[in-house]
Amino acid sequence: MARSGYGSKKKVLHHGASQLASGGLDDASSFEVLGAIANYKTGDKEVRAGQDIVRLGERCDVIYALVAGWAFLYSLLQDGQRQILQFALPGALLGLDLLGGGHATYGVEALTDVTVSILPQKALEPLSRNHPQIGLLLAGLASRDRLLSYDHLTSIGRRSAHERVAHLLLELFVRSHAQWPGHLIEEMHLPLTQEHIGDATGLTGVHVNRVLQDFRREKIVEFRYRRLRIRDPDRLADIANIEPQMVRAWIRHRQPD
Amino acid sequence: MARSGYGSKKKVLHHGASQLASGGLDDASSFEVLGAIANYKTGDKEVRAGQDIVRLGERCDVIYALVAGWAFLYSLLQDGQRQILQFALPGALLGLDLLGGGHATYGVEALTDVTVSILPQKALEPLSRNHPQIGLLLAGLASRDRLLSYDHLTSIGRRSAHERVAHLLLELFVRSHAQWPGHLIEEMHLPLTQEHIGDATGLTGVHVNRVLQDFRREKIVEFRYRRLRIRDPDRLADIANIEPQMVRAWIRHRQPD
DNA sequence: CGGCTGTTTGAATAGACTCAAAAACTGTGG
DNA sequence: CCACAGTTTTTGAGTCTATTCAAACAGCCG
Repeated sequence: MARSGYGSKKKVLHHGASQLASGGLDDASSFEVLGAIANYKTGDKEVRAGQDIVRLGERCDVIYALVAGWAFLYSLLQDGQRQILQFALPGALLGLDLLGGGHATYGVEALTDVTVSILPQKALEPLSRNHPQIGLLLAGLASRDRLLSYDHLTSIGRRSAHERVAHLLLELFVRSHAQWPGHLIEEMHLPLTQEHIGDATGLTGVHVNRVLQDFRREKIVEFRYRRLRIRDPDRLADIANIEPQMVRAWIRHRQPD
Repeated sequence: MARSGYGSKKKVLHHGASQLASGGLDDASSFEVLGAIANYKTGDKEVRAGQDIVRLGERCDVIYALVAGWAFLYSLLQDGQRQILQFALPGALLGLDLLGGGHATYGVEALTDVTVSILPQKALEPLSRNHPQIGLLLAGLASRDRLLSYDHLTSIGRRSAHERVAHLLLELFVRSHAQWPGHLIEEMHLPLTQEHIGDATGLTGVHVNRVLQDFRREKIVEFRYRRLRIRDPDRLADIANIEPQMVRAWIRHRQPD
């Protein structure tokens, strides 16, 4: 699909930046849920980077709340190809929808060493009885995930490789910075390999590499060895063709305004 | 990615067919919600085929319950490309997540003439207070949508054109038959153009056409003018590489077993 | 210093796209 | 029942983006 140039939106990242000022964590309202959950959880669990938190196809009747670290949801095809469905940052609830007889339809792997709280799925009913607002909150969380997923769908389905990669980097950048607002804005730790980026964007690792080289050459982004450095935010947002709407969804779940 | 042959799963469709025997409508548990909603809705609305139910970017503070007809969720890029995010069958709730200041981040268009019930978003709070179980039900609905979306992501991100098209046809076939179990199983009405299929699978209409011709030539599926005829279900399921897990998610929302 | 994981490079290939035009089908109204 | 306008499908040729396969290179850790 031949596109003339990359797009035309300006200053989107600054929209984002101003949003960031309001603080708040990724999946912000999930912390309300987490608070209520505290009494119902049966314990914590540590998982090493690279290990599965939820194994694919495994019977699973608990929900995990990601307390610390990064993880990602993925599905596998029988020929071994992997599709990364979503990246989870602290505050995310994992395994909410392992319906279909309780067997996980997708896996969750720890990207860094992580800590999760364990909540039996059975606890949901009493939990929601005692905290009437929690059902709607959970619905909101799931809806927000759905929205992110729709965004990825659009990206993978209709955008060029360059756009997809830019889009993903920007999303991760914004979401992660919503968590640690204090950190340096130009450079951040991003615990991914190029292969991960490929699996998330529906591209080959090799091709992701070539795209990243283009970005580096054009002094837009430098991504090397788990370190992301955004040198020209506007240009990147331009390429990624972000809607300010979506930036808001990245940052927080419910919009008070 | 060169794949040898198409896959190897057998009889998946029959799994599905046996599931169908249990009856039930698409988004089955949404009917529980719909029941409770009845008292809160402010009216019904008819929308003609091809018209928007929710216009993209429009401020929108109501939820629609799709009572009759087909619709689809879509997003648009500024160059005019469209990505279809999901097909909605009767029983679906539309517009649950128009957060971000209440502006729709995606549009919903009627595929056939449809009827929707209108529920003000404000009504959710009191509704969930009076029906404590409804929050979790909504969360379940949203989770199920998320699951479908993940499935599409995997499809678009990692599968070949043939696989994607087969996958979509099979999904629509199964979901639609879960609604009208009585109907003839080999042939059904599918109110789509090849362009729609393209927009849903991340392909060009032209290329979808060539894929469909292959299927026709191989006597697997015939799709012409809104009529879908599955001539070799096993072969199709084989190509689509369906997991039985997912078939269950297509059919109903909560699995009692 | 290996060994491992991750990145980079090159050349050849292929799957899907573009553009454009023709054909087939549908529904409508005379 | 036919003609017409508007969709939708079909076809062909040429192009291009992203892939494959393979090998070399670089950084990291014990």
